[in-house]
Amino acid sequence: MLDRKYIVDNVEAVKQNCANRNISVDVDRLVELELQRRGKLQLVQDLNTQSNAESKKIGQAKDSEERESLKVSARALREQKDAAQAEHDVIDREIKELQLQVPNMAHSDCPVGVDDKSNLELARGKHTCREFDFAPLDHLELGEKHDWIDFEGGSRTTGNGFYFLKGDLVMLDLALQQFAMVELSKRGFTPTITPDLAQDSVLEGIGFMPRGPETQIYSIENMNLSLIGTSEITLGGLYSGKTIAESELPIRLCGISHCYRTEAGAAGRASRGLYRVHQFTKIEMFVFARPEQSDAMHEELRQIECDLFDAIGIPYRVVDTATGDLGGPAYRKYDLEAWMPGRGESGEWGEVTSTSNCTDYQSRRLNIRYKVKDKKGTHFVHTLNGTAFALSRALISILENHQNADGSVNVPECLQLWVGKSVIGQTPAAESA
RNA sequence: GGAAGAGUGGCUGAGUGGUCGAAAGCGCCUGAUUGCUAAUUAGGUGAACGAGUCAAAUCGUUCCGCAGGUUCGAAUCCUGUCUCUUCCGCCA
Repeated sequence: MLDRKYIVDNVEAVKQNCANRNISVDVDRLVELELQRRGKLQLVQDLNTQSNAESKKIGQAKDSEERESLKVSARALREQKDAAQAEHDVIDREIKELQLQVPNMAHSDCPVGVDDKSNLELARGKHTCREFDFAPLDHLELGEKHDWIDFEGGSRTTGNGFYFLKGDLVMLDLALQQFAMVELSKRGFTPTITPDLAQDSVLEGIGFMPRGPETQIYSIENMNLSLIGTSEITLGGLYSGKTIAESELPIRLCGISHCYRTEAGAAGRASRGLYRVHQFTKIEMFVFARPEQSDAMHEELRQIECDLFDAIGIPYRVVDTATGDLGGPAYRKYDLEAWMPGRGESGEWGEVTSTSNCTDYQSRRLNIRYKVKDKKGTHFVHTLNGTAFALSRALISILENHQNADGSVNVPECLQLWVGKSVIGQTPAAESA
């Protein structure tokens, strides 16, 4: 959420930003209400001052007659105060509602455009898209062939969109997790296993709407808990309400959790197989930084994502997300899109990671501050997040890019230690050869 | 899951209706002093919001887990809720 003072002082910029992001919010109304509210607040405080002073006199009153007469006037003052406070609160609630709709400001370098058509390709990975001398299978066909992925069993036990992973694909999944955690801890990230559930207030702080009609979130009946859609939620929530010493920043965390998404309304061939599922595992990077660090931190996260996908030999492109395609909390967002040969007619780019700089948008809601030693006051930290591996999609990219004509799949060298094999899905004869 | 107890400032901890933003100690900061890797001593030391200022100073409001309530007035009484501790039960 943006600071009200900032909105009032930068009305035109905020309005332009809303337009760029294709979000309509009545900013003028918000500003008008906020100015009204400030006046009311002053009134409330004045009345409270008087009311407090009157109450104090009662304690020092000489006799009960004086006491009684003071009580009457003090009660009247309090009632006036309560009335003014109630008016203030009505205005405040309306402002808050509007304020929550205002998206974060966008980075000045963000491509401007109302949707993803304006996204800008910034770079390509180290590996080029492979030319196949056979007809490549998609990950579902490969998964069925080797009994690696069982959607039928998933829907029988749980429901449509759930799946079982089996056999060597599980080993590959775990290897990716292990590899990412090792790489990230080398780079100063603290490995973190988070809860898979979080309180609704934390979800809201991060920018998710847990209970609305179009929610992406599964929630628990009769409790204020929901299944998390990403460990960004729990990692951000970990510091909610805290004031961090400046010297501790930046704080780099890498979380592993299951992620749950209802995916209401998403369907179609582009969502086939593991691409869009209700549950997957994700390794997520999360950083708390000082404001002046956050741009550089964002580049660092992007570079790590590139390094990880370079390491597993996947061709990808880096996309700078256009204003209209940014989520509400993001100031700037980069996506890595991996080449998926089995996607669409003859291969397509598919989003595998996403890294956002949310500046102080989340920390303001979650009340996460930092303090500079020996200086008065506190400031909001900047928060950033980035995907290391979303396992389901990383698996798609490996299966489809590293498949062989016989349906076996080469294991990237950096993962072989944990998989225990250099090729998976070979016939027993080939394996012993 | 059952029972009992507790949640106060950076930390320990006092405070059961009015001068409490809150004793005391520790820590930290500033100064003094003794020439010795420290002791002694004086003073200072929370945050948010609003007003004010070039910036300060200053003033006001709020904050004693959280949310409500009672009252002229609440850290203190009442209700709900969360968390922690101990004991019991259950259990991978």
